[in-house]
Amino acid sequence: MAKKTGEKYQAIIDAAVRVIARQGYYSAQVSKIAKEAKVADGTIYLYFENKDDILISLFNEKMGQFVETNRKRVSEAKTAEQKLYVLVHTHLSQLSEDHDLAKVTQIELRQSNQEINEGIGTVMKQYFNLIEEVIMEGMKQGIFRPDIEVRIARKMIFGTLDGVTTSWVMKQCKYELVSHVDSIYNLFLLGMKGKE
Amino acid sequence: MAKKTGEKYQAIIDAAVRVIARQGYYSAQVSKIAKEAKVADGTIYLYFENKDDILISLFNEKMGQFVETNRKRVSEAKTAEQKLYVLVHTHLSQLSEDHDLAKVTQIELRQSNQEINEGIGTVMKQYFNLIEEVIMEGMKQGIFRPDIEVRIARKMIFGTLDGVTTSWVMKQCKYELVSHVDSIYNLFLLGMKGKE
Amino acid sequence: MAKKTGEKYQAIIDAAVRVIARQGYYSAQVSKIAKEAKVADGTIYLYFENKDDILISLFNEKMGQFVETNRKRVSEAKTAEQKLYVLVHTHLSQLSEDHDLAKVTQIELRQSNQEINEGIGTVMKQYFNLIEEVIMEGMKQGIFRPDIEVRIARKMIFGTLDGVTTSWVMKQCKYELVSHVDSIYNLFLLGMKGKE
Amino acid sequence: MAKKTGEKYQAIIDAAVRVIARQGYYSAQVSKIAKEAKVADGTIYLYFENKDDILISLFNEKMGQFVETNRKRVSEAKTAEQKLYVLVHTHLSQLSEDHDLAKVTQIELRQSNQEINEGIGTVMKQYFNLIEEVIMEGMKQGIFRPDIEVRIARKMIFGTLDGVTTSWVMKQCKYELVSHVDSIYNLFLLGMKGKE
DNA sequence: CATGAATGAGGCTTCATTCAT
DNA sequence: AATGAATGAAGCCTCATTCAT
Repeated sequence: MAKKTGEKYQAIIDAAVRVIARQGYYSAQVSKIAKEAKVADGTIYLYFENKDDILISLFNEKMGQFVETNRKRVSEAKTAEQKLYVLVHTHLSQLSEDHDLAKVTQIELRQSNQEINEGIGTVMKQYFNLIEEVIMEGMKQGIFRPDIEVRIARKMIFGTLDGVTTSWVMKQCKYELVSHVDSIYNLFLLGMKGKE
Repeated sequence: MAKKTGEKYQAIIDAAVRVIARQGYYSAQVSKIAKEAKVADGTIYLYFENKDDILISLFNEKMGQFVETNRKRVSEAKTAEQKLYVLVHTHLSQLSEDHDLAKVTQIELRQSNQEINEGIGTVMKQYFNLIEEVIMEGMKQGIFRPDIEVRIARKMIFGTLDGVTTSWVMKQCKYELVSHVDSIYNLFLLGMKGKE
Repeated sequence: MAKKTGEKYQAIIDAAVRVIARQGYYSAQVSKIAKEAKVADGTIYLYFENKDDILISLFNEKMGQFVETNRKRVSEAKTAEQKLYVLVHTHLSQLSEDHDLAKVTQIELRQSNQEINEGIGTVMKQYFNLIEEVIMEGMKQGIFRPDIEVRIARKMIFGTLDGVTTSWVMKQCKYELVSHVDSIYNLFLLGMKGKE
Repeated sequence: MAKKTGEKYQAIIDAAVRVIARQGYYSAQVSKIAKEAKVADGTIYLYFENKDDILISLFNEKMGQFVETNRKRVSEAKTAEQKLYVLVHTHLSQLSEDHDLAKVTQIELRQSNQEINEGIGTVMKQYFNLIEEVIMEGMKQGIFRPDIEVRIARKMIFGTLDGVTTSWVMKQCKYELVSHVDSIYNLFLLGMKGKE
């Protein structure tokens, strides 16, 4: 019923990002998103099942792109070390470039309900897979320790990048997020490489 | 106006934890919490300003205790390495012991609004300070690298512990959370110790 | 959850009758009924599950009373002929006495949806039973023909009384409804008595 | 503006009968009727003023035909008794032959609003006239009692036939409707003929 | 004639909070 | 201090109708 393509589909998603970033998740009424997108309230429902569907679609569209970009850049790097560096850098630089989107994904969408959290699971799993692939490749190449628990290391990497970005957003994006790439990379690299 | 002590104050907070863990944040209406606590709806407002205040108080009471316990245990350890280990262990073991509370703090309260997120900031800062103190102590003792960026390392530590715990809760607390202490500790230790 | 007794319960039902009679089923918004009953919109939902429940309750309360009154009066009559007469008379005189209620039951509630039509089925069955009992008693007493098909005769009786009343309501209740009792009674009596 | 003829005009009416019979009055949106009729939503409005106009037209087309058929068959009978029999038989047999139409006229269209009820008045009056003509002819011929109140007897006849048909539809058209013709006819005949 | 994407008004219901008892 | 009945604001969504193509 809801056709998920077209100019207005994009306009509504982009409007939703702006409205949620500006007013917060709770004040992001459908009518406000419609107004921001310059369509009628009812038009929303030609493109989305319901309000949750807007948010899930928003997340999947934007994060899907985020994951895809990161996967592509990582694949262009050769060694696992380089891949790890690229992954950290791409994660932070992408979010740096769109403050509204960063605010929405780091803060506002976390306030969403169960339905939405389930709806965004698939994309997140893809990202988790990417991170785990890099770790496993490093282990195979003998660059990282053989006793690393892949899932734990992945949670460290994602948890750190996520926490760093959330802090940056909460501090109004005042400093350069990418300036921390090296520090973070070093923590990861040494943690996964290092011998006692 | 709201007196924040007494038997009923505690009863309401504990009821809120149970109701939110069982039914989720969105279904945790004030009337349900009142019923679970065996008080009248209106009684809630003799002890709390409003609904947000219940949630903020809940978080501060429980997390305040969590931070205090961790601070105390950490202070009992001698070296920074030991402190780091104790911190990781205490973080995970405490949350292991109360599934309801873990679910509420890791999942449900993340769905709360801006007000609440601000209200819980103070306690979180205290915890962040504790982590940073351990890091700085390790640097001062020459155990950790001198070029660590303390805030970044702290975000790594907290982000990892937080991510690990959230995963565990989302997997229905099926495995032993504390069994991952060593893996996590090693990642942190090597990351912060190791030389290039 | 919804408590179906009390002063306000009655006030809301009576307000609903007035609002529906005055404005029609489609314009009988919950907010209008609340206003007419001098309660807040939300109060409605302390006494009724939802809007349909108001209408079903209204019908069951009023028609339940209608059926009970008719059953009682009929039981006081001796012969089946007298019972039939009393039934016709009581049916018409009761509806004569409350124009608003007559309009609601004869016209407006017919416009209601499936849910409501199912909800009012039980009371209607009780009324149908009463009519059939009178017919069967007359057959047993040898007053009515032995070859009458009870269900058909009941549909004749109810259909006629219903049609007569509906016409009267649609003509703005301008004439005396009870003045037709004898004509109707004779049609029924002869139809059920007479021999070929 | 709306042209009430043509292939599509009929297609839309027939589609409306099917959709309403299948899905009920409330779920019979204009868009569904358009889809069933294989025309665009907007096309509906080239043939009908508005949604009510579809329903009124449907009723008038179908019931107009129903009345005409009945009038014609009745006119072919000689005595009033025969005419009455034919009327009862034709009423029931016609509705027997189109379950969808029967469901729509007996159940679904009763849920319609005031506008529609007024719109269908003219055809109904014609049918009422037909019934009354039969009664009056019987009286003139001395077959029926001279003291019959024509309008009351007409309401009995119509109310009975209507009630019988409605019951049949609500019982899923499981039994043979025309099998009741004789019973009903006898009730009418004796009621209108019989002497004390 | 025909299309179908777009419109936007309108109502039921929930639930945090109050206040008379 | 405690109660719980009453309040009323606020928002998602549907669907009849229009109009540019």
